[in-house]
Amino acid sequence: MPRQRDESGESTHERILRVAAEVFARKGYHGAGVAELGEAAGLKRGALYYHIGSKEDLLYDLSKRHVEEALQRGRVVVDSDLHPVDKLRALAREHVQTIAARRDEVIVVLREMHALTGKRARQLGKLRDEHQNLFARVLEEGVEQGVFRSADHVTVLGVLGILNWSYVWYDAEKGPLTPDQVADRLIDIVIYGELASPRSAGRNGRQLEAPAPVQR
Amino acid sequence: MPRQRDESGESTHERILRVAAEVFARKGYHGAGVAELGEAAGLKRGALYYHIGSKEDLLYDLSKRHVEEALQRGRVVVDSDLHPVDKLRALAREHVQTIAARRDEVIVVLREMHALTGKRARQLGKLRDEHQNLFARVLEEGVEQGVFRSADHVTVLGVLGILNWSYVWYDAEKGPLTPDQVADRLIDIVIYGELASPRSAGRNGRQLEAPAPVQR
DNA sequence: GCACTAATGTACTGATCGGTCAATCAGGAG
DNA sequence: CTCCTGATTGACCGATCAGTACATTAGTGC
Repeated sequence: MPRQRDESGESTHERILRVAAEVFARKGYHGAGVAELGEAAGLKRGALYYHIGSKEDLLYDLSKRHVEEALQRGRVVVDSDLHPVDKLRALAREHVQTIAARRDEVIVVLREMHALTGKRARQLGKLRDEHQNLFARVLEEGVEQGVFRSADHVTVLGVLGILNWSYVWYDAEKGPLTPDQVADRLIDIVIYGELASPRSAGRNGRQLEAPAPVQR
Repeated sequence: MPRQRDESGESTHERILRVAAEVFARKGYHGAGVAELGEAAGLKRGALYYHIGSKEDLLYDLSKRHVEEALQRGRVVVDSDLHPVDKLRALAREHVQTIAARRDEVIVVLREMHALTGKRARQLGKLRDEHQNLFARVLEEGVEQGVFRSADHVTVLGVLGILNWSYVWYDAEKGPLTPDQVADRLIDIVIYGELASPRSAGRNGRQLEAPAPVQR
């Protein structure tokens, strides 16, 4: 095996996955042709198929690797002994950092997930659920310690949603905010809410107290 | 013009838009062929092209109509004289109701937006921005009246994100929660935060007060 | 030089892509 | 009946689709 890796130490397969993320993010899975994927990697179709099994393999391998790595980083945070508030913040920072640093992959995972079929779709769905459970566990810990109000399904998906949605609008290279600043701002909303202090905001006898905790 | 409309009063063009939303939502814009779109509407390719200009026209018309209608419903809420908290809640309910009732269209608008090209993409982007501004205006009103803490860009997109993300997971026919219940739960997070009362949660001298308001 | 293998390009498959076209059909108006 | 118009069909366009087969190149160990 002569030159499996180029001067930067990246194998052809790794290069293909990297450029495929960019192409899939820009044109969509079905919108990108195999010839286009090869061209982006500097290969003709025939050579490309020497390195990959199929176009769907590309999408699956790319997505699986991304989610597994995010899962691994998230587990380190969840397994730490931080205070629930700090743990939620750390997990959110990790999440937005990933979105900022590997936006192409995030776009593909979140937007083209449904292009996977059969067993592949199920396996990636399981990985995605595991990652979602990281947030559920942090919230549950908080509820047990009397720090958070609720950890029900909708709350977990709400937290995940407010963070995930940043993949649509956050461009780390354009915006003035760092990933950590964005994560902090979003998680502040979730933790403290947008309501100003009842002292200054209450008027007309309006009820501005927080609602009762939600049942799990 | 004999039978432009069938017995239910739906024109062929309207029927095409309706079934196209379902097909695009299931297979994606690039993943669905025009033959498949026609078949879903009970037409051959040739007949389909008698009613539409192009495949992209279909996506554009479908998306434009959806966003314009959502925009119109949202404006009614924003132009009302509700208290900012109630107005935000009403806007959120309207939003989740739309997601629940016309999920196919929402999926297409949010997921296949990027398949539009040129002027079409720009025009729809403008409409989307107008809809986003509804949330910005409600938050700004709240800040002016001392009710909300901030109305900066990230806050607006955070609120929009926590609501929008429900299009990924909320199935009105499966879940036990009504759209209004989901919207209320999500908007409670935004308004009050997930932090339990500082009285019961504070410990070790931990700072559990809300952070300072964010600058616009 | 020789043999081996990783890697690549070229050429091909059958199918489908979005879109167009002329011919035709169905039904109401005169 | 004739004429008109809305609606539909099926054939056809060139291009591209994902995937395969095979010969060729390039580099290594001997």
